[in-house]
Amino acid sequence: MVDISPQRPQTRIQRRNTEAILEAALEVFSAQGFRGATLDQIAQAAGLSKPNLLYYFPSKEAIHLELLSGLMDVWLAPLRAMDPEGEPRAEIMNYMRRKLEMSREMPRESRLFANEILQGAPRMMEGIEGDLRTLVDEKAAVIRGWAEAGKIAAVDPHHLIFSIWALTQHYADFDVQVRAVLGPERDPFAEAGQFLDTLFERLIAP
Amino acid sequence: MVDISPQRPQTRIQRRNTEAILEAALEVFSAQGFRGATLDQIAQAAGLSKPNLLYYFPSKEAIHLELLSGLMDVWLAPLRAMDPEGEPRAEIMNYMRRKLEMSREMPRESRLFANEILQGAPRMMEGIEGDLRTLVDEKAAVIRGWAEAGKIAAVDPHHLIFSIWALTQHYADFDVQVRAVLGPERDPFAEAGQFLDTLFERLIAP
DNA sequence: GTCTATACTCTGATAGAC
DNA sequence: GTCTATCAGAGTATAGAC
Repeated sequence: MVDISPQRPQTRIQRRNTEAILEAALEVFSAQGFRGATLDQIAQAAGLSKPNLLYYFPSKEAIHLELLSGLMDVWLAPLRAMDPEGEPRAEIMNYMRRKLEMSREMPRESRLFANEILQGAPRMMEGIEGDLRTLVDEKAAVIRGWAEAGKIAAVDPHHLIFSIWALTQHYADFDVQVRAVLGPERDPFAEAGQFLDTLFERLIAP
Repeated sequence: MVDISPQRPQTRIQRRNTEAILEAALEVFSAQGFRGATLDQIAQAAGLSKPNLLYYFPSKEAIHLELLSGLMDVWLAPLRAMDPEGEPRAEIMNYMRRKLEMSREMPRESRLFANEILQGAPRMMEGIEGDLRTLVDEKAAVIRGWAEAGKIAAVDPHHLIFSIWALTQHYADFDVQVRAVLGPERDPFAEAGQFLDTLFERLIAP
């Protein structure tokens, strides 16, 4: 799980309970959405009583917000790590691979995010229009530079980034569908690694 | 909106109200998810009282189910239309374009579907494991044949289909994020048309 | 810090008049 | 067919004992 607020709790027991609540909340919110989740479910998953849960967080909304705000940074880290000085094709391929890795390692976080965006992002619009947009514009400019220098193919940089999001997050967000279609024998993420390597190699080759 | 059950109502007023309820329900369910939606919201959007709404449908679940079951066929129509006798590259490109068209014309239906899958598809697993999987396997076999005949590049047919879903549906499901990042001046779907043409041309070129 | 008990609101669904 | 009134249960949150 994402470590949201390492400096928050004072005592050991507080730290442990806060941690348990956020872990449980991630599990429940990502699977049910904000309104679909109940404090009962979260409390039970965290091994606490409902009032005790509300001793640590003032409201359901506060728990959700804590998860979301902590998630944004983690979510953007791979894109932030894309190095303007690096080798263009390797930087883009590595970004894609890190994103796919995140889908595999943190599918619940991906679904939490997806649930929120799907419903109009009522609780994180500011983050999207702020940090997210700024970072994407900055990296899009870098990618455009690479394209103009002939290092990669001339593709729209914003949509290149969208395509990386769409393709990698699909394997986390639509996991049940992917597995139902492929059947129990196949390994979605391993195959996705191969497939997406091919796809993006062909897309960005100059 | 999708015309779900044209033969259902008897009188004109019944037809009109049933239609209004399904239209309103699509609006609300797609934006809020199943549990997030309330009968009050749907009733208000349909211009009816809550008891009157429940005169036409026995329960909230029944309305949702009616939407979902009608949607599956519409959703699969473009893939079903892919012709094994057609020109391989054109067939795949046209499938992708029809899917993107559906994302633009029916974003609410796309989000209804996405909400359901994200939450584990509790109300449509049978459809996914049945009709959907059967159709995908059938078309994947066709695509595999094309690849083996050298008509298109050798890519995994299942993941090719997933990539079409992921990339086209992304523009409907994550619409608010796409627009927030691109800004108000740009036209996401027009640009996506260009970008995805390029992407899939390069991916499947032999 | 944690629990029991409970207040209060929202929501899905029904009864019954018109 | 449609409405007003209302019920029962779920769900968020608080009070107060320990």
